[in-house]
Amino acid sequence: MSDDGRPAGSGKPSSKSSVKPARGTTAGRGKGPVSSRQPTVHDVARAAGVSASTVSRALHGRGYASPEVRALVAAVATRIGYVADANARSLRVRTSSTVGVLISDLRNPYYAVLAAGIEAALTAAGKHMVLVNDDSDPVKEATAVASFASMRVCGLIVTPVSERVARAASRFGLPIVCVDRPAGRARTDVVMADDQAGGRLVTTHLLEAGRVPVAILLDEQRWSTGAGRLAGYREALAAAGIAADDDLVQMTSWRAEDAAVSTSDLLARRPDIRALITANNVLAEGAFIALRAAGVVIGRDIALASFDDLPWMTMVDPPITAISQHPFDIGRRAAVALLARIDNGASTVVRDLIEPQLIVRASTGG
Amino acid sequence: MSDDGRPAGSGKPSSKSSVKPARGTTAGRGKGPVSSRQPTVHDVARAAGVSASTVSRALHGRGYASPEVRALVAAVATRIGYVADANARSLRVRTSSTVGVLISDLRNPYYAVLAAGIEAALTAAGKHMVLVNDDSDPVKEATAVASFASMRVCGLIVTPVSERVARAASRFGLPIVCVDRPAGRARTDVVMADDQAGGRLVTTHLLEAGRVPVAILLDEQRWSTGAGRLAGYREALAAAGIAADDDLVQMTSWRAEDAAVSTSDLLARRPDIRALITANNVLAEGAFIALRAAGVVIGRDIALASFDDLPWMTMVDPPITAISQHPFDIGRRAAVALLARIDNGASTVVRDLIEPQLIVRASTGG
DNA sequence: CTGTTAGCGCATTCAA
DNA sequence: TTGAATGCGCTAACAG
Repeated sequence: MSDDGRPAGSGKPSSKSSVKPARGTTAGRGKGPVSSRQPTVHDVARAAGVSASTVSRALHGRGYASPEVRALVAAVATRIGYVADANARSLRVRTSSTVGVLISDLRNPYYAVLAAGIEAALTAAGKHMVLVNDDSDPVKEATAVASFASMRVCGLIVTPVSERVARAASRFGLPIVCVDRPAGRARTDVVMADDQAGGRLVTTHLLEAGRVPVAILLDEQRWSTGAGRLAGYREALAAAGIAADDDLVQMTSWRAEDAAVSTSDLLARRPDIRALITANNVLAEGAFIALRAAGVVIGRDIALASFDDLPWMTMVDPPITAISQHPFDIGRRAAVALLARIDNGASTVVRDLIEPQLIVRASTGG
Repeated sequence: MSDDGRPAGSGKPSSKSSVKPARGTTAGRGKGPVSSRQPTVHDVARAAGVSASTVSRALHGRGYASPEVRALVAAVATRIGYVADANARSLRVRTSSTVGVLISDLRNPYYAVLAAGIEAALTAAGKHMVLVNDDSDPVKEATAVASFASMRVCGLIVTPVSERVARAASRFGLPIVCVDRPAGRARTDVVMADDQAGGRLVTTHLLEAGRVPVAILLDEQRWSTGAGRLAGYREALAAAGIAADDDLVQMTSWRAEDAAVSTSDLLARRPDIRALITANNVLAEGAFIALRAAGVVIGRDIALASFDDLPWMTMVDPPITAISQHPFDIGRRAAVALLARIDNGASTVVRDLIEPQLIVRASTGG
């Protein structure tokens, strides 16, 4: 029942009075309900009949303050709506409660879930996440790091695109943890999926199912996770005594459309392939579409398996075998690692490899 | 952080304050790679042989500064790695470059893309996005708003769960724009999809295809978009001269698993339905799975259409008819609206309804 | 055009 | 236990 009555299909100015200044508590006289200036410690101090420093101690109780004064100040503070200015506090204490998070592409569900994991852990620890999308652009990445430095964030969590982020971070004295992939050869904390293990896992699975030759579709081999996944793939082949064939390693871009085209190319070049591994969920979309368009029956003619497990992979026909990376957990642990580094100061470099999980479905089962 | 290891909590007087002005200011050959303290305007001033305020003017050129001095200061600043402290600046200028963004669920692709749109517009305008997930929890929402107030953000973009966010925001004097849905009856700027139009659009489409009766699956009718979509659905029925039947309105939760169960319930209760509308992408997942599990042939026995257009909807069999909400665009425009309100100050209340788009696919075509 | 002075709001010395 | 000073780093007033 549209309890709205009138959903105001077009702009319908409601003439209802906007002045509704919270029924005056007790003696609350004028007390401008809006604008003017936010109350400060001095306002609280005046209203409570104490000094500003006492207010500070009473609220963020570091120093001494008598219980009764403490209670009084707290009461007054909430009454007049005092909220401490985090900027001023940061300035004074040289401590920030915000961390800078740099993500490749928030529109990609994998990264979105990663960010959600980071946010959850950060918020739980009383920190805040400043999120910037860098579109895998080194320039945007550098700009963002400078912004973070300017904000005096207490740390950085980054899906690195350039090795230089690590240098920039240390130049600014910012703790940094890389997530999803390392920053080139830079020695920072990193928490990521064990891509090589994942590559081994899925390749071995395909080999054991007799799906030979098996091809792999990658969007990059340089900065991101492609190299590890490819290494695992090759390792599994070697372990099975199969010679590596670079013709089976198909490169493409990060876009699904390009992945589809590349898949078609691969298919035309190597009609003999019996299995295809895609390095992430976007590539899987393209490959799935291209295979179907080519009239190939997935699961029978060609097995398909992909990194990144997403809901749709269980919904298509056939359901797609996937290597689950647990992105939420990766994000969470990255945040925890950063918090530990912030608190404990420097310790040894953390390298947290999350074990991927192979979920076998019909796309490789039949 | 971790500069000294000791936050000077104990009585360690900083003896290098003015006596020892950092190492080799002029030469700067050392190029301190780490720690100590970030350079300040005074460091730049000393190195450039000018005063602090001149540095300030030269960099954030508000007042006058001669071209040569300006160039010199800029050069020195970059040489010694100076980056202005945004906290101090905010404190002084009473201006912030961060906006608080409150999102229901970053793991939901719809919200993720929404956030991506917000971020894009914000970053383009030189602002930064502090992102908090509230899981549709009013308590978390209130906490987050308090945090934002403490950070002195310059504005708020919110997918509201409680009407009180609007009051809280105005109490703190924070410009706020609601996105994806209004905050109850609060009169704030809001940019959202035209849910009612979407409901009309899809329902009319189904009716014209002769799919009667048509049911609708909703996760809520109160705070979110459900009411509008339901209203559009009813409007289309009325326009076609069909009596509303509340038995065809199936409520469920926001979880896909629950949506599946609810769909099964609906199917058992009303085996006569010929069409089902799901109010969002998550519900579509559940319904799709439940329908298939029930042995129903989608597109033949029952038409299925969903709000939110996602890639997987083109990949399943049959592809699913969808109402595209253009979430990236919604986010972008919400950010633009906020920026306008921040700059222009108060004007009239904006109500930006983005026109949804019906994308007909086989799930309702056959 | 530039330097000096004076705070923004807060937490922390030191005295009392 | 509390209050009076003292800056954190920066910029907007004023001189000069």
